[in-house]
Amino acid sequence: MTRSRPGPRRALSEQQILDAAHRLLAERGAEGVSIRGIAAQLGVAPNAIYTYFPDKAAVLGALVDSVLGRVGRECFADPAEPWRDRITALAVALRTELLVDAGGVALMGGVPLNGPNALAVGETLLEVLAAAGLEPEAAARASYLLTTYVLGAVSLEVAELEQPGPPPPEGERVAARATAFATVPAAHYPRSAAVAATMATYITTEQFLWGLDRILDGLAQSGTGTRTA
Amino acid sequence: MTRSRPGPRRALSEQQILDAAHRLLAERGAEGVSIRGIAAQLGVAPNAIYTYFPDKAAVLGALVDSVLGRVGRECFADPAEPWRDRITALAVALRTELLVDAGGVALMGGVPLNGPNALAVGETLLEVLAAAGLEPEAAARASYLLTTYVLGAVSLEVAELEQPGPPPPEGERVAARATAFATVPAAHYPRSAAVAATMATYITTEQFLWGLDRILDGLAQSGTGTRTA
DNA sequence: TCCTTCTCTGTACGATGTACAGAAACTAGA
DNA sequence: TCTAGTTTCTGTACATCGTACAGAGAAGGA
Repeated sequence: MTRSRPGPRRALSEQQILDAAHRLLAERGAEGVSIRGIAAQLGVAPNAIYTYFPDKAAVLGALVDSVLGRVGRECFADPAEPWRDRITALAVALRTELLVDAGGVALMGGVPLNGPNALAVGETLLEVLAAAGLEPEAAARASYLLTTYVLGAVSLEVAELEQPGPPPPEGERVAARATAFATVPAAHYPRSAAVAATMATYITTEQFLWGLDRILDGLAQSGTGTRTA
Repeated sequence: MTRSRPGPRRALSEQQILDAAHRLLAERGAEGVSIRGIAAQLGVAPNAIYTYFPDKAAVLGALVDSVLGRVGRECFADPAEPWRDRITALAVALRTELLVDAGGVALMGGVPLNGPNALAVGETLLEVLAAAGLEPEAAARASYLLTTYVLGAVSLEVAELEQPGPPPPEGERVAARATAFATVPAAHYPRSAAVAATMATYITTEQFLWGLDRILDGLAQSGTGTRTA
């Protein structure tokens, strides 16, 4: 119950700023998210933003965390499902949201995933792993492994679409990668060139799922994990 | 044998520019790598750089690739060794070099890993996987999986050391993470808080190796891979 | 009413990437 | 040897960025 404080009423809110940042991100890509741009969208002087956030890094951090919040809210899968399915659902949702919504930002700014929503997602993950029968230590390590994989996948895909602007749909990305690989000199890199065509198609959700399955295989095999299904 | 061309002799070289960039990276961190900074180090006007590279992204790309070159040169492990050891050596070397040398740059700039040295490393990886008995398709997928993991690990660690400057040694990073985790509110995130102490220590080479082992387990188990050791 | 507190604006500084034009240096051909 | 052509670097300039500083104005508490 915060007492109403003196001074003029706030014309903005943290959420409005994040919404504007999000809009900018969708329209112009990660590079296009600037304090001045956000302020312009809100019809406000650039400095007004600094009333709500201490600096740009804070805005980006909150932006990424708000995206993670959406994932957390949508991914409370049924605890009755097999743990592999629950983890897969969480991982896919994370990748998708980060990729289309905040991928560039998450990495370009070196934004640490410290926010409350990031913690909540981590908590859910630990919960599922514990329910799968992993000891706390193994669960912690597994959670870090899975996080690493998701972030790496996002990071690789983001790094590949160099130009600014909104991220192209998956089909376009695959096509672009195929042509890029077609230029690999076979004389020097015979194996890379040989798998070029197939590799191009692997930069997709399907390859992500394949890798995830291998990781889950490894986790299930690692002793402390459950062995059923 | 390139014929000598007209015009004044070049005062610089691509390598000198990359060396200066590298020096700047080590001293001031990823944010400190600027065209103007590089030019200043070389005692040259900023625009002179544009004679050698079309834009900043090209400089960063070449910088990252040169770091990868060092990895490739140092990591032609003995083909007689077990494939797991060879892959582990390659992955560890990659992570180490990217982390201490070009981690921030590799991600902050969204630099695509397209350069010749990146291709060479990928080629080596495919070679080892083929030697391990994987079919070309499985090898391609496995190579992508491993790359993703390494990049994710680097990306996570880089994101955590927020401040600019040279990356602190691993011990300091672990300590910083321990204190950060100590502030996690146990009421809201019981599991995260419970594993805080141990998780802090996992952001290390050791956790990286643990995850890598799980992945290699999954690969070995996935049918097409070799089953021996 | 006055005083305090808060929010937003105007202005400004330093830094960045890089485009443009021009001067100087060098080679190749006459 | 002279000249024309080519290349390299410099000087200057512009747009953009994050953000620091001071101040105006609105709003509540006394």
